[in-house]
Formats: sequence, structure tokens, C-alpha cells
Amino acid sequence: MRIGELAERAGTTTRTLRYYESRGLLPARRGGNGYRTYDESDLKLLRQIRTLQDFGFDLEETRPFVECLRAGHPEGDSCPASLAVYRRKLDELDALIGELQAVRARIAVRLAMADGEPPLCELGGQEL
Amino acid sequence: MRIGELAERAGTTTRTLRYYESRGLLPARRGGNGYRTYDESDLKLLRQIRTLQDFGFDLEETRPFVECLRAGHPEGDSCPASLAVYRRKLDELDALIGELQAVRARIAVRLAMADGEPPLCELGGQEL
DNA sequence: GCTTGCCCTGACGTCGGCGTCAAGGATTAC
DNA sequence: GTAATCCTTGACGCCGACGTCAGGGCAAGC
Repeated sequence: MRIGELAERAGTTTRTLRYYESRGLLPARRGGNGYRTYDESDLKLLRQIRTLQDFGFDLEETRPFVECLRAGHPEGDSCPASLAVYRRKLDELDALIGELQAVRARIAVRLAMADGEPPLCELGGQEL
Repeated sequence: MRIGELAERAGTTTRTLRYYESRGLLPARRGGNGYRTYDESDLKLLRQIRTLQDFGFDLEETRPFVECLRAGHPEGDSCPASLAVYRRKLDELDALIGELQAVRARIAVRLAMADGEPPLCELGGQEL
């Protein structure tokens, strides 16, 4: 299959596929006319990348998963390097979620205070 | 006070202050020599901006708070426009936190599955 | 043959919030 | 007086994941 069909089947664009190739993530065979040629396994790789991208992984973080698939494993996360990325991502997410919740709480307090409610309680001495 | 002192007192850089001025957020008086001149009220505006930036507000979102202060209110969030930004931000944060938690959960499941644990339970039929 | 539609490469644009450098003028310290 | 330290404007760089255009080649239908 050619680049347009692959892009459409994966719900993405040709530009994105060329970009992935430029990053060495999704190299393509070439037909005699210079056109890129892909097969079903490329679609699988691409879908792996896209899934992780949707999760908020950046491109480099998807590389171990892609290489894992290319090495013959049925799942991209069957390899230690992929699992390491999972674990790191979990830590990052926990940290980020914690920060966001803290910010959320502080905004909520300020909103309540500015929105007419008088201060009712101390909140651990946190500066607001 | 001149730009260097203001930057230092606010824990930021002169470049940042000039950028804020270019965005119309923190205009400066000028002395006879062309130097920017600031006073304590500018420091207060700047600190308001920085606080909100630390919360993850982008610059445009800080504008209502700055204008509120400049209008003479003791707090930047004493004005309806600021409260509206607060509320919108809370909604955004809730949505974002929810998404991140969902992603976190899906990664955790995949990690557990790939990490040797056999699948123990159904999780609402969610595709993994 | 001509049009239409795919494909190619190369390169610049986007977004936000500045960093960093260049080339000068002003002020301050000694 | 002069060196060091401020200040000025202007302009390019950065990051990531592409979008978008320019200028051209190849293929297929009529």
C-alpha cells in the first residue's frame, strides 16, 4: 500500500508518516517509481505509535515499543525497554496529576474567597 | 526602579519584562534617558502575573487579573472577569486531570499485564 | 494528449514564552 | 578618564509535531 492509503487507514496524514520516517521511526520500502510502500505490519507499528501519542507519549518514547514489535513480539510492550517507559510515564503522570490537583485546590479556595464566601477555615497555613 | 531591579525582585528576567510590555501586559513609564521606570504597584502586577503563570495560566489569561489590579482593586481576582477565568480554569483542570487519570489507569493495566500478571478481572469492558 | 490525482523533496510557518546575541548609548564606580 | 555595568532596540533561536506551500514527477481514465 502507498502512503496515502496507510495514512487514511491509520487516521493520520501523509505528512505525519514522512515525519516519522525522517525520525527513523517508520522507515518505508520504495517502489521502482520512488513511491513509499507499506504493508500490514507497518500499519500495526503506526497504530502502536498513535496509541501512545494519544496517551501523551512523545515520539521518542514510542521508539522502544516500535522496536519491540519489529523484533517480532506480538505486542509492543512485551519488552523490558517498553515496560521501563511505562513505569517512568506512570511516575510522571502521578507527579503531574498531583501538581494539577494542588493548583486546582488553590484556585478553588481563591475562587470561593473572592466569590463572596468569607474565610471559614484554615487550610494548613498554606499561603493563598 | 529600573528594569533590572524589578526583574530581580520578582525573580524573573529583564527579557521577560520586556516581553510582557510587548504584549501590553505591563507597560512602563520612561525616564528622560529612555530607561523604563517602575514602581511598587508594577511589582505587585508582576507578582500577580507570575503567580498565575506558576498555576499554568497562559499570559492572556492573566490579563483580567492585571486589569483588575490596575483598576484599583486590592486583589487581582476581585473582578468578575477574573472569576470567570478561575472557573474556566477549574473546568479545564478537572477535564485534564480526568484524562490523565484515565491514561494512568490504562497504562497501569497494560504494565500489569505485560509485566507477568495474568489478567485477573474485567474492567468494564474497556479496550486495552 | 490532457486532466486529475496521487506521489516526491525541500523548506518555511506555527504556537508560547521567553533565551541569547549584536551593536550601540547611559550610568556608575574608582 | 575609563572601565564595568547598566540600559536600549532588533532580530534570530528554541522546542515538538507536524501544516502548508512550491515546484515537479508518475499514473490512470477518457
